[in-house]
Amino acid sequence: MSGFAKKVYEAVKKIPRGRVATYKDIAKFIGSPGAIRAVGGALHKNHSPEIPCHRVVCSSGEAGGYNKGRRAKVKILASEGIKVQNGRLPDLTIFRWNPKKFLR
DNA sequence: AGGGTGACCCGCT
DNA sequence: CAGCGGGCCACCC
Repeated sequence: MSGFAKKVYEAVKKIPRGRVATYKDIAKFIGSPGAIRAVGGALHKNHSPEIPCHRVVCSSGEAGGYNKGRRAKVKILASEGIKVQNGRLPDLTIFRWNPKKFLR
């Protein structure tokens, strides 16, 4: 496993329950603001249950992808108390994970 | 070594 | 507001 992917997983693990982070946030957090696509690739490759990749969504508020299907992803988010409508988050800012120093 | 791919994002039409 | 295209980075053939 590459160091990059490792950083991605570490960051995702830090997302508390009931909160979400955008792919961009993760990229920034690990120190590679422009490696957004790479982040997606790392998560795509990942299948570990230890990593709450369902809490990572698009900046646009759309669910994004998921190994078990976007459908399941939305379901889990809703079960964690996150407001989701029509497969997307109406107001991303409410549940957005905010690691202050690293947030724009 | 070179080129293609993807769980993305931004800007322009 | 919706659609299209280009850019971006790490990874696999």
